[in-house]
Amino acid sequence: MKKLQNDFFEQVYAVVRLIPEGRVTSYGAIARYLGTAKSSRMVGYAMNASHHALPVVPAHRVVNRNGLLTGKNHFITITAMQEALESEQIKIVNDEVIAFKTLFWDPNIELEL
DNA sequence: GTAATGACCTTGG
DNA sequence: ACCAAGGCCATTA
Repeated sequence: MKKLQNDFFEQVYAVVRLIPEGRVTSYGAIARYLGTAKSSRMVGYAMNASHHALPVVPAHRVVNRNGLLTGKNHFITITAMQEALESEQIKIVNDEVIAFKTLFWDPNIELEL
């Protein structure tokens, strides 16, 4: 343990923490930005470990490609994610981000290497 | 040690 | 356009 995945996790956390307030992104976008486009699943796993990660990672701003709050179940409470997003003026209906396409924040585009 | 699962995405039919 | 399968890699059983 304590290997490269730690760095990978840190990179994921770093990108997630860079997400502007009121914006959302997808696992694939982050994965692609890190160069691990095919390991998008690991990004989600990283999020799972983000709970004990410091500083606090705004995992609620990370949703799947569908804009669906797939990881709400993994939060402290299933409503925590939605409330957190709503707290940032992001409307959530049926566990889905409204205007997700508009609020979508792609590190590959916004950060643009 | 092997097998199955998972906060997903891309490609093929 | 919709449905099915594959891939990727770490964690858990």
